[in-house]
Amino acid sequence: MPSLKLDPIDRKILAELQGDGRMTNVELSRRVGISAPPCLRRVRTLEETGLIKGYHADVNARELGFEVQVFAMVSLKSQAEVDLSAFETLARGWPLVRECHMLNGEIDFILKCASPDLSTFQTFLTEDLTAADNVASVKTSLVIRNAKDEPGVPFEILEARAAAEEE
Amino acid sequence: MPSLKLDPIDRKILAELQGDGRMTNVELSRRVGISAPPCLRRVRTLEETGLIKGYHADVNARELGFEVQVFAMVSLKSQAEVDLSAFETLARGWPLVRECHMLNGEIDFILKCASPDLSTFQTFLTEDLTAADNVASVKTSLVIRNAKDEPGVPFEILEARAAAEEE
DNA sequence: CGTGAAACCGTCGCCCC
DNA sequence: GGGGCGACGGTTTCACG
Repeated sequence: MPSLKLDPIDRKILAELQGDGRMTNVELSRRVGISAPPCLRRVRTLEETGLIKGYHADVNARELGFEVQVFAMVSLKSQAEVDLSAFETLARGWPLVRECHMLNGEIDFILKCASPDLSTFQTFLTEDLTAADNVASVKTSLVIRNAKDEPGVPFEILEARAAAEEE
Repeated sequence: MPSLKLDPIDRKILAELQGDGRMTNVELSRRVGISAPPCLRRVRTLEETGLIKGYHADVNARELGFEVQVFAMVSLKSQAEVDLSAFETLARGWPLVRECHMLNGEIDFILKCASPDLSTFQTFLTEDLTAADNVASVKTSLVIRNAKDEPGVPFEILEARAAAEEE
């Protein structure tokens, strides 16, 4: 239980702001059932403790001209910590790479990439990714379509656990 | 070029709101260099045309008690459209599954999952995912750590393209 | 797209439990 | 400790040029 103290109102605030991060504070306070000032104080605390890391507009990548989404599975030659870190630093510097997660198993990293078109991605793939130091192999898979794309976490499960805990 | 009309100011608005979705409209208008009313009109238009799909608070999953993040690679027995759709409907109904992308290649779907602990995930894995109709095989990889986790798209690339187009 | 005005909201201090 | 009330300043959002 990592959460120092999260009462039902805090969880509701997080769930509401995850669903609509631009909601006004009065609307939020109405939804969670308290008045605006304490609601704002809670939001500030959640931001300061890092439970809320930020707010982002969710843009339509395809409409914006990013037609291609790709997952790249990367295996390295060496898994020594310095080499892992070196690859992560590289990945952070590539704009096409939106996410880079280190995994267990044979695949060392999975990269989620967004690109305007295939040729831009393939230039990146051949000139940057596979050409990088220590990269042993890269397998790529194009995203055909997105069936689900929800940000964040399922608060429903938190609520169920909290309810179960106070029997 | 899917964007009907996106001038540099619209792109700036999108980039700014992707970076901070809770910025006030006056702050946004200041950053993009116009006054507040037209700025708000542009934001509304971007929302109505679906270029902005929504706003979300970015919550700290680990601090919130979701210690486990997993990628699941799913292969189906049948890739007929009805069967693909049926699986997608299933996936949309599982709270632990945050993203479900259909891929090309041998892996039919990749699922990004968030779970409070391993046992919760493994219950889901055995009782729901691998037990589902038409699922041939599931390979899972635990996320050890996140090197990069940026939402949305790299606007830098859009800007570079726009600049290159008007030589 | 900018200006002005009105309504609303974010925010603070204070009082209450 | 946290929640509510009231007030000020800033913001949102009109109508209009």
